[in-house]
Amino acid sequence: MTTRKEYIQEQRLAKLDRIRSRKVDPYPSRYQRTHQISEAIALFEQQEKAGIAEAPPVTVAGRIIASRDMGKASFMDIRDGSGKIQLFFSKDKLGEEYQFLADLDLGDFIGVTGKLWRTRTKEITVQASGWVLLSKSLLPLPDKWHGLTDVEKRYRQRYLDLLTSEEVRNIFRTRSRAISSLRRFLDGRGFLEVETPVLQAVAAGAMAKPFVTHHEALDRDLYLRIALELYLKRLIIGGMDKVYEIGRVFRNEGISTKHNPEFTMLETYEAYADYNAVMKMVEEMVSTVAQDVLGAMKAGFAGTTIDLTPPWPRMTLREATLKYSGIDFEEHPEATDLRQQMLAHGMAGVDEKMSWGRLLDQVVSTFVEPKLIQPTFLMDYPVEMSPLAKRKPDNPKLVERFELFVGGIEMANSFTELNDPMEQRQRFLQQEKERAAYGDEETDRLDNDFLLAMEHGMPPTGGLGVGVDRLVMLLTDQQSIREVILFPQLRTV
RNA sequence: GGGCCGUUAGCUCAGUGGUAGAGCACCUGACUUUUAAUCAGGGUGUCGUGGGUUCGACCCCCACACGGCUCACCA
Repeated sequence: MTTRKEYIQEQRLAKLDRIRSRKVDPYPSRYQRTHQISEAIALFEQQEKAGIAEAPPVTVAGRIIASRDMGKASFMDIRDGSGKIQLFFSKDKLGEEYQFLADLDLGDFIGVTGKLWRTRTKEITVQASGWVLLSKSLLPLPDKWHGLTDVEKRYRQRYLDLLTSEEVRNIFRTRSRAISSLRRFLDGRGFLEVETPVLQAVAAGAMAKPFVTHHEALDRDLYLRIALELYLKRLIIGGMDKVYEIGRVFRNEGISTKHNPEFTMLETYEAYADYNAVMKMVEEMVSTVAQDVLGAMKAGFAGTTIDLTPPWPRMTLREATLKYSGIDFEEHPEATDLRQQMLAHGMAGVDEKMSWGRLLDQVVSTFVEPKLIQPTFLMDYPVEMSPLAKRKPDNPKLVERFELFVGGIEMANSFTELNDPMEQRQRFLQQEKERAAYGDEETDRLDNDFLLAMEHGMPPTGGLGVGVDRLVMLLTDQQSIREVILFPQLRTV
């Protein structure tokens, strides 16, 4: 039985045989090009501007993405990483070599030498004086006009998606530029970029369920990090006053348009700063990145325009929940009481087995977060929700913490870091108690080694975590995190 | 995990309880300035998988797989 795909492949294999029978290597080891395609085009435009009639020959290489055969002359479009250019082949110029073009297919890579000129339709074109096959493709590319629309295929075979979609290529170009811009911003402020362990004995520093793995030689379980936090704080303790890390963290949780099991986090820690200073820095950082990447402080997102010009409004969590849900959490300090309020305000699916902090988190995500479209800082969270943050001096029930919301999505989380080792131990123990009481695997974990570090003395510090993927979603107007991650997690088939 | 929707040619998509369709791609031929080239001809399919109903299933039913959206979960 011959499937259509096999039929196409047989034809390509036959071409491969013909090519080899001419003693041509279809996969040569090297090829010397003189210009990237965009460079060749720039060169020609420059010379044209200067009035130089005859452009020097160039040698370019790329993948054939279109072919228009005219009999004794033909056109092809090739693309490399920098752009695309048209090629012109004619029989009177190439002689016998011309007929071998018949063994080329869309998808093959070729190298071409020739001089540049404009066709009568004004397109800059390489007039081939010689060409060489650089790599033969054996499978057809997706439809040149429609590209790939099957989302599953787009993610599983991202290379095809990238090949056929300029938009997708641009998303990942923007992602790269945004990350460079983040680094530039922080480097410029004297932050030191560091790398900390991915494999950890205790996965602490956030409320999330970790992935477990096993180290054979040590014969012990290790966890993939769920946050960068506790190791970066160890560095603050070690006297690195300003540090940051951009790295992958892993959370063994559900997949959604806003969650991928592995995602990229930026965390910064600055000694002698507090959350107010960090807030200011975040505004500047995000608006600077937007300016760098978009050339503007405004971003179109989900059909609205988001204005990132600082300063951004600040609201306490209490104000926000009162305003958007009508619930004043300070009046309901017990879990049963708060749960009742939530039910009274029409919330469904309020789990019996949730702690007060988790319940309040529900209120915030249901009523408050969706309303925070323009960039907004929510400040001053209850201590129950924030085991690593320092209490407010004037209200010990609250901590100096903020979260940044843009487009209804949480982008960043920050606090004035708790640096009292005795209290930190108590907070960890409280978390452990809650885990026991509620059986919640996401409750933060006690990290003795981290406490040991803190007991040696930790300066007052402002810390920050930014969801880089989500920031890229904002900058590229994408509603799904999978669109900004090259290879998002999918079930293996 | 629940609900809804989807899965047909390499790609994009139509389709009917009774022989499986189009465009692009591909193959053959024509063509020396094309731009989704054009013109003439060609058809290369496990209709997601497995059951069931039926004289007959791509279509109807059930289960499963994968994906999307959504709720739950999750900062």
